[in-house]
Amino acid sequence: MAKGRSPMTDVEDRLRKLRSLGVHKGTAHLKPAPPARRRYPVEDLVAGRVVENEAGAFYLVEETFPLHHAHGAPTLGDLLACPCDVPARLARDPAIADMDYRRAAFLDIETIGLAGGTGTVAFMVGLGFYEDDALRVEQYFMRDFPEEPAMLTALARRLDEMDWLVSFNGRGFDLPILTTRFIMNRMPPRLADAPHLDLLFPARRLWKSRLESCRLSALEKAILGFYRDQADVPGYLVPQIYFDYLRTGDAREIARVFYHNLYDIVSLAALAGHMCRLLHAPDTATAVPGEDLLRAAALLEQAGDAARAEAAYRRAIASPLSPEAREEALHHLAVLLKRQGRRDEAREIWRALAEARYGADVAALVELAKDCEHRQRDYAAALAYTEQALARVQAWPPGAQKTRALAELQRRAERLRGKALAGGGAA
DNA sequence: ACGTAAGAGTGTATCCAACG
DNA sequence: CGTTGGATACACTCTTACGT
Repeated sequence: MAKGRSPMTDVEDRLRKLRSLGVHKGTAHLKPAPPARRRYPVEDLVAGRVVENEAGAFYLVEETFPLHHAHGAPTLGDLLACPCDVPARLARDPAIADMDYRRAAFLDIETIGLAGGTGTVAFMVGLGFYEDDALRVEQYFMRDFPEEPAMLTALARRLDEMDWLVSFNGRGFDLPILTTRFIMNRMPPRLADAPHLDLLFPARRLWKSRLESCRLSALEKAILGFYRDQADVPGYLVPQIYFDYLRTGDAREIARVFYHNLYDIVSLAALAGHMCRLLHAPDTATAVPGEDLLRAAALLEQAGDAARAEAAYRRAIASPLSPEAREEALHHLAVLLKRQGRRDEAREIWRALAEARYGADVAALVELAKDCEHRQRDYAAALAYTEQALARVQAWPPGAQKTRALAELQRRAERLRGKALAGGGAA
């Protein structure tokens, strides 16, 4: 602190500056302009009702969509037609296989910012759930900060009826924020440790390879074929819209946030349906690109669902596919078959891959060499495959990969030459 | 019976995207 | 701003099967 000046002088200086800015009037000058508040209250712009409970009041908006409602290509009933082990594979959480779709909470919140942690408040919570052959969406909205306890109280009551969650990036965003809001309001958090199907991660695995972006808005268009109307707002505008609404009381833009949040929930259900259908019954989904089938197969394979993975690989191979993608599908199918001990079927695929004109499939040649060496003890044939592979790798562009592959193949060739000479010779 | 090596499966570190 | 987990690359361990 400056010499010769008391702390109080310092404070008084600052107060004087603030007074000159009009801050001494408290927040009065920030109060909503009365005319706007009268003309555009949220209650007049978004059909809903004020709900009162022991913690106060908040605004609740409800909407219902029948199961046959089409959201782009999928309908909202698609998900219910899949057995629950499919979302369990998607989420890599076996617990979901025992869950009930009627007790799944589709969750999406709107907040005052992106910074996670304690400072971020969810001013709107969208919650979807299946009920009576419909998808019901409830939107919990606080018209001002003091309404948060009432909003969370009602929300908690509803969440207590739910067993598991479906979200888009909710694991890293929506759920932690909601959990801290409950804690800040001295309420027990809900569903914090519940099984959670976060669609972002399986979506990346399915579409990262062919889509620029895997944001929900991008998937809506590219995968679901759903296009939002003019009422929608981009997510990055949401915090500013809420602050402006708090300041002016003008809820016209808030109406668009309701629309945005509502269709985020509907997209969540539709996307979950599409993804599960893609894994469970790819034949029934319309116009699924071969590449999606290939990625679905790979996902199923990693999830340990060999039967569905095989079906998906075969379906991918039967669809229009780039030569590279077809090669990948065939190779993975062969590995899958080999792992199941179906070596004859696997060998046929590797032969086809090795002979394909476009094929530079070194992996297939290596597999054939392994098969000859270990299964059939035909060292000469194994050596021949290895040398073919060597020739193909020679044509690769220089680099660490090439060096490594060459080294490995040469080791293999050396070993095989030894074995062949040692008398285990070729037929 | 033993040592060796291939193959399969795991673990670690790093990078990146998506959420309003 | 923070949190999450998938992808990637790489090293490592464990199992298996073979040759001696």
